[in-house]
Amino acid sequence: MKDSKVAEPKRLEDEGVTPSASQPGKRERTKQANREAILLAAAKVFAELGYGATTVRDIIRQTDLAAGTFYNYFKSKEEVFEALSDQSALRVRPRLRDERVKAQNFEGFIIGSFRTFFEYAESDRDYFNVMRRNTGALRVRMDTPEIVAGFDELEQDIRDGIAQGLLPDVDPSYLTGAMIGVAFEVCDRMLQREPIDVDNAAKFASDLFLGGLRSMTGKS
Amino acid sequence: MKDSKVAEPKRLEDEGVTPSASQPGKRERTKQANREAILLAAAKVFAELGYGATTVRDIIRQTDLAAGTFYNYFKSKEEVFEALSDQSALRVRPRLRDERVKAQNFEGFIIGSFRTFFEYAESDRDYFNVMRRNTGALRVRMDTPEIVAGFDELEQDIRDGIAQGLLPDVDPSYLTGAMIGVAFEVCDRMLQREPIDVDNAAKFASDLFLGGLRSMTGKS
Amino acid sequence: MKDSKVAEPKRLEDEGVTPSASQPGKRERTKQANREAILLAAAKVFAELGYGATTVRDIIRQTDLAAGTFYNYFKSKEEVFEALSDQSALRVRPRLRDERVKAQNFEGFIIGSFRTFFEYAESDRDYFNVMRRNTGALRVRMDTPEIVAGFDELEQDIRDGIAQGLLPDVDPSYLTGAMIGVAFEVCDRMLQREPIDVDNAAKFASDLFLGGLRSMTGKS
Amino acid sequence: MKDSKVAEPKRLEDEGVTPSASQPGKRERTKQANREAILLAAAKVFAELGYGATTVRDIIRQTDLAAGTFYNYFKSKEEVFEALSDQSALRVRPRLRDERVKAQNFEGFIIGSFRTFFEYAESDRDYFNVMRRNTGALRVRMDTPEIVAGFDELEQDIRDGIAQGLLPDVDPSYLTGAMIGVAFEVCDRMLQREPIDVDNAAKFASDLFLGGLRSMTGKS
DNA sequence: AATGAATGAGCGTTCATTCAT
DNA sequence: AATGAATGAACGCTCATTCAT
Repeated sequence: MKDSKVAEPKRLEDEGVTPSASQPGKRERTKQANREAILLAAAKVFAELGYGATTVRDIIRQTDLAAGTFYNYFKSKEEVFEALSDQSALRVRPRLRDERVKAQNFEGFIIGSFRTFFEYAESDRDYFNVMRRNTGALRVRMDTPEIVAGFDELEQDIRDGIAQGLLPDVDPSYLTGAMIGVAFEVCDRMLQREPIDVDNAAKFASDLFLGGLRSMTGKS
Repeated sequence: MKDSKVAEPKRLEDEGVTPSASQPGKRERTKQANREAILLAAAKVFAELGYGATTVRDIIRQTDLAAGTFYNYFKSKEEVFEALSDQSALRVRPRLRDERVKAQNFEGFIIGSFRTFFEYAESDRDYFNVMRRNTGALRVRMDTPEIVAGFDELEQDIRDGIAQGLLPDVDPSYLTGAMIGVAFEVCDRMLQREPIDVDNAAKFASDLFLGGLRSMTGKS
Repeated sequence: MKDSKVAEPKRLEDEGVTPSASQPGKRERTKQANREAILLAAAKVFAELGYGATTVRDIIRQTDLAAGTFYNYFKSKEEVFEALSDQSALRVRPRLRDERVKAQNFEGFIIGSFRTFFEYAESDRDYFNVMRRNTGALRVRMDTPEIVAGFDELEQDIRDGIAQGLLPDVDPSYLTGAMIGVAFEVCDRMLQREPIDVDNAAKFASDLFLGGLRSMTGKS
Repeated sequence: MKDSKVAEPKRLEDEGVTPSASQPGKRERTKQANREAILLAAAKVFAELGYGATTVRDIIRQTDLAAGTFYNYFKSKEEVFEALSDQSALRVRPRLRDERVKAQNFEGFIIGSFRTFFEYAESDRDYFNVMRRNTGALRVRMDTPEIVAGFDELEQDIRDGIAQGLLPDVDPSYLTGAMIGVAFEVCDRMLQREPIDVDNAAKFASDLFLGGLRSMTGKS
């Protein structure tokens, strides 16, 4: 029997967070706290199992709530995912937007975009991992969650940049894809290092996009 | 309120091949043909629903085989996925390897890699889509299926290239990530166009990596 | 293949009274008013979904009360049903009783009974429909709610009538059944017409019971 | 606490039929036998709890089958109900139809209808009870299950009879209702007696409809 | 009193998997 | 080999009911 297995360590049984039995009692838990607990648990499980394989019960198992309680907060895993997605994307999108708008030249555009994205990912790692592992699978399945809207927005800004002569006249769709691909992959690797060096990763991506490998000789 | 929904157009019903209700699926089949049929069905379903959301039943529903027959060929969806993954990676990996080995300089390395990958993706689109949509989710979950092995191999070659002075002295892990990210994303966009222009996409990726945006002014 | 479906138009959503979202249902209510509201809602839902398929939540959803409030008034849907049943039967039973007691002959007995029942049904249609649609299902399930007590009372009066020579010497149980069956079915049809003609329906039933079809030639 | 309870002896736990462990083994059970077992169990439970209150699990609990097996035979309780309804009504409807068609006069029409119905009910008591207890509740909910179609057919025949002068010129809808009401109620009482006397019940109903109470003096 | 969030049992249904044919 | 019915675990979800507020 081959050892190479697609792990999928079926259902995470609650080895869970059970947040310390010393707390006052379930009833005092505020609704807000429950909502947060569910979102947190969901982020964990989506990152671990992937959106498609995650079940609502996986999510609640990661909390200390009862099965039915989930439905006081969300109608389905889709809805938690969206909430997660929105709450998170809502935090980056404006920042990225600002960065691009205030860019004076294309160097600024590229550098600002990567740096902002990497800083965000570092600050919200849980959610970045959700996106990292699920955007591919989800792109086909979702109408326009915030994250995809963010991609479209990037592409539009690129088109505008090209039209205004700010960016060179390259294929805007390919450039968008390239930025997204590099951002996710480099970011993923960045987050696995210790210590995490956002500057370094951002510099790598920016240098690559601006001058290509030919321009990169030193330790970037 | 957003009206974006996570579609998840549950279960593809068999619009399938169901060969003729009069002979109840009894037609002469070779073992090899059955195996192929399952793999083909699986590729379709994995691409459509994502690996995580796919069930064994989804796969057999796409064939004209009976439920039990699946288990004569594979133990689980994981195993089909691996087989799919292996059979496919086995087709690209050697080609990519050859390309890199015969590269005289780093321009050749980059150009050859992208072009080969894009050509392959175009020729085996079904499977490319499986990977495209599932690698993110799977990377965490798989021990070392062929595809990941391919990534490692690329990274090793990059390290070698740097050691030999063939490639500039950049972060090899980041560069690997960047190539993978760009390859997948650009490829995805390339395949959505009509007609598909492999040359154009490969040129875009290569130019970007070699000289960066600063060097790209014309329609690449 | 038949395309007849068992509709069961699951759960009536509150198109209800929901008094004004700004004051969250806090409006001044007397205990009596709440009780009435629940009974009214229950009658509506029992008639719509049937007793068996109705849930406590269906009932409270039809009111502007909170879930827990229900239990300040009733222990279960059974109890509401009984209360409904009692309150209603309490309104007809004495009338029917009076009618029968004061009957001088069996023509009076029959005519008076049907007319009184039809008049009542017309005046309390909501509840009539509850009974109409649920007595069959309930007869087996209830110990002696008022409605069944009413049936027994009728049978007893019939027995007495026969004993006294007021009624012909027929099978009293069958006669009771026949009266009940005709009363419900004719009444149901009567209520679906526009305008509702109680006289006509009562005349039909009485004529049938008194002289049979042979005696009925004109438009009854 | 009142003793008058709406019994609803929650869920019949399998005191069941478990058809003798001596039989060869589950696998040899033919599909037909399973289908019959489900239909039989369903008839029992529908009669006991009422259609609305019955759950699919109540039905399978009455069999020795596993939960999932139900769905190899029926999609829902609606479907079992229809199958039950159809299989049963299909047995009476033609008989009733024949009886009416061959009626020479209205005495024959009435006598033949009641007798045939009562004979059928006696021969298929399980299903009669299902109908008896559920038609009221179901009439509103179903499009046209066989049973309701039977009612319509009766009404049409009555209309035809009136048009042809075979039946007196009475309200056809009321007459239909009256026949149905009497048939169900008298039949119900008939089946509770020991011994069951179909002739007697049929004579009662026929005499009532033909000549009314005035004509009924002897022990009918 | 009235509220409505929390609970966990139980529902309808689908699933992976087995195994007699 | 191939079949597909049977199984029972597990899923998504709703329910009756409780109880702190």
